[in-house]
Amino acid sequence: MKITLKDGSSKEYENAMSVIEIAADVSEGLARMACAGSVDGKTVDLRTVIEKDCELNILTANDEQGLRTLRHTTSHVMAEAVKHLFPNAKLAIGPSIDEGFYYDFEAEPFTREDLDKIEAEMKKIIKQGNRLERFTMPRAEAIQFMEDKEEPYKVELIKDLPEDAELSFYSQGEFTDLCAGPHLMNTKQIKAFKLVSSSGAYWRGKSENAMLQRIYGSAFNKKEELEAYLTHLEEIKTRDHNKLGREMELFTTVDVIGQGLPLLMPKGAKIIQTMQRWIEDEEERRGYMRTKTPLMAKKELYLISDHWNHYKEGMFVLGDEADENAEIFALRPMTCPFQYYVYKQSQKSYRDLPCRYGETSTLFRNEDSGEMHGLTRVRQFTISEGHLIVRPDQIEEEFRGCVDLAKYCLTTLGLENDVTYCMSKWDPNNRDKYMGTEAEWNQVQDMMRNILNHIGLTFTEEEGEAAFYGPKLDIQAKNVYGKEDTMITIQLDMFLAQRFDMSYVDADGEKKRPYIIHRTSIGCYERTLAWLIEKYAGKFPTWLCPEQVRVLPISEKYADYAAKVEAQLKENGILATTDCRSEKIGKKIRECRLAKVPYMLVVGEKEEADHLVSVRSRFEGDEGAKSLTDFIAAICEEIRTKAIREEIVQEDPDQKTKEVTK
RNA sequence: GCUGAAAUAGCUCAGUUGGUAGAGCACUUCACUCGUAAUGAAGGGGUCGUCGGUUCAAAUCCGAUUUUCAGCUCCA
Repeated sequence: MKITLKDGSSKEYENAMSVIEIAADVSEGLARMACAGSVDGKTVDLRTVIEKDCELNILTANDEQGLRTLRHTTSHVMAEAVKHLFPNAKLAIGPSIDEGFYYDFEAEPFTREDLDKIEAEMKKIIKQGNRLERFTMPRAEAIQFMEDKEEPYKVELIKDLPEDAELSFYSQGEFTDLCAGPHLMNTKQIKAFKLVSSSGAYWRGKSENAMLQRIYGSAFNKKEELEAYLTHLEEIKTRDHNKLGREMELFTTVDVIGQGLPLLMPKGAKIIQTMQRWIEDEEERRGYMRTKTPLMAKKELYLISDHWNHYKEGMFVLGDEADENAEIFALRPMTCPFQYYVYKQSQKSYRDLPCRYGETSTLFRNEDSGEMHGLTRVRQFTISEGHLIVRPDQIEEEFRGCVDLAKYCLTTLGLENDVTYCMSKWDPNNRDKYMGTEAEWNQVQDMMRNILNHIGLTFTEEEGEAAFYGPKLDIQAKNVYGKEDTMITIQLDMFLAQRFDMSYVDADGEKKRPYIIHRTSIGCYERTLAWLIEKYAGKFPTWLCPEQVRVLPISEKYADYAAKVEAQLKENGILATTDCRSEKIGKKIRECRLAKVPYMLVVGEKEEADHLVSVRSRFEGDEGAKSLTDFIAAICEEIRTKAIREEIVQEDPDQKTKEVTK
C-alpha cells in the first residue's frame, strides 16, 4: 500500500501497519511527538491499522486535533488520580473542550486543596509512564465489566449506545475507561497541565439529573504554552466588563435593590444615552416611527399573545392571582403586542405597508437567581426594539433592511468582525414550546434561509433556539471568557398577526394577514455596553466616551483659564471636564489614564493665545502644543464620524479574536 | 433553580486555636503652587452583609437569609 505523507512524499508498505508504526518508520522523534493520526482528513487513533492507500498526517500537539487528544488523555490521567485518592468517586464523562478538558465525577465537592493533591497524583502517574492500551468488548461483557467496577454512569452510557456500536476501552496501568478515543500512546507524553477549577455539573447536562462534580483543566505541548495560557486567564479578568465596568463607575449593584437590577451610574448612563440618540436618529432616517408604550399590561394581553402560556415563568406578575376579582397585571417581557395595537388603531391599506415601528423599550424578565451576570444577564433592560408589519412581497426587502441596519450598528461600533450569525430554528420534537404546525414552521424557516442565502451571510443553524412564534437570525458574540450571547436578533413571525387579528386591505380589496419582523438594531443597551467594555478594555472610541477631554491646569493659578477652555469645548459639543485640584500634574495625568479619558489638555502657559494647550492622548502620548481651534476641530471630526482609532484596538492583548477595524 | 466559594472603611485587602478593629490607596484639613505615573503632615471614616443561635465573651463557631463570583441548567 502507498501512504502519502503531509509533505507530499510517499512510502510503500507491504503489510498493514498502524499509524504509530508508520510514524516510527518516518522518524523516532515524530513517533515520540505523535498524538493522533489523520487518515484522508479523518482523525484516528495512533493504534489504527492502515490497510490501504491513503493520505496520512501524523498529528502532534501542535495540531488542533493532536492537542485535543493530548488533553483527552490528560483527562483520563486525572480520572485515574481521582480514583486513587477518592476510591468512592464514580466516573461519568471526560472529554476535551476548546481550551482544555474536564471530567465529571460523582463525588463530594472538590476543594482547591483536593485539586492540588490530584495534580500531584497525576504527576506520579505520568512519571510511571504507563502505555495506553486499546481494546474492545462485546456489549454484555462491557456492561458486566462496568457493573463489577461499580460505575453506574458508565453502565448507563453503554446501555444508551446503539446495539451495534463498537465498545472500545483504553487502559493505562490498572485504570480502564470506556472511551472512543483517540489517545496518546503513553501517559509520559503529557508535559504541561494544570487543573483550573471545579464546580457542579448535571449528569448529561439535564437539570433534573444528579449533580456531579466537574474538574476543569488544561494541557499543552510545552510548559511555556501552559504558562502563557494561565497568564492569559489572568489578563482577561482585567477586561471583564463586570469588574472593569464597576471600577470605571459605569454601573453598580446594590443588595437591597436586587439581583439583576444594575444601576447605571452617570458615566455608564451617558454612554447609553449617546448610543440611544444615535440609533433613534438612524432608525428615523430609515423610515421607522417611534412609539412609547406602557411597561405593563393586563394578563389578558399576554393571553392573546400566548406569553401567558409560553412565558409566564419569566414574567413579573402583579396582583393576587388567587383572587378571582383582582385585576392581574404583568410587567412586559417584550414590546410586540403593544406595538401591534398601535398598528391596529386604524384600518391599514397595502399602501401603508411596510409599517416600521421602533421603540427604546424597557423590558422585565424574571430570570432564575443563578442566571444574573453583570450587565449581560439582567432582570430589567432596555432594548432597541422594533416591529415591521409587512406584506408577503416585502418580507425579503425588509428583512434585508434589518440585517443592513444591524450590520451598520456593528460596523460603527467596530464589532462587525466579532460576531457570528446563527439561524435559530424550532425543535420539531418539542412541539409544546412552539405555536403553529410543522408545515408552517418549515415554510417560514425556508423563507428565512433563502433570504439569508440571498444576502450571502455565513450562518449556522441551531435547532430548538427559535422564539415560540418564529425562527430567528441571532447575531452572537463571545465575551472575554468565550461565553456566547445574543447581541442582536431579527425574527420572522407568521403567527402573532393572526392571534392579534392584524390585517391590511390589499389591492384586490381583500383583507389579508401581514407578516411581522421582530428585530433589534443595536440590541440591548446594557449588554452592548458590556460588550464594548470588554472589546475596548474600557478605552472606548471617543464619540462614546462619557468624558472625552479633561482639562488639566498645571496649577491653581490657571484654573480660570482652564474653565474657559472647558466652556469652549462644551460649546462645541465636546464632553469636557476640568481637574482643578491642586495636585501635581503627573498625578492628574495618572488619574486621567485610570479613567481612560482619551484626551488631556494641559494648560498653563501662554494664557491668551490660541496655542496654549499641550495635548496628550492615550494613543500618541504627548502630541505637543497645539492650537485649541485645531484641536477642537479634530475632536469634533472624530466624534462626528464616530471614528474608531486603530490604536484602541491594537492595545488589545487578546489579539487572536480582535482584528483592527477602521 | 442546582453545586461550590466569598462578603471586614469609598476601593484593594490583612486580622493567629473566640478576648474591645488594621494597612495602603481614596476622602477632609493645613502646608506646598508645582511641567507629564504618586509633595509632606495631620484628621475623619467600619454594630466586620443581615437576622438568629452557642458562649462569660463572636469579624472568628453553628443555622437561616441577602448579595457577589465560578460552573451547570435556563435565556421566549
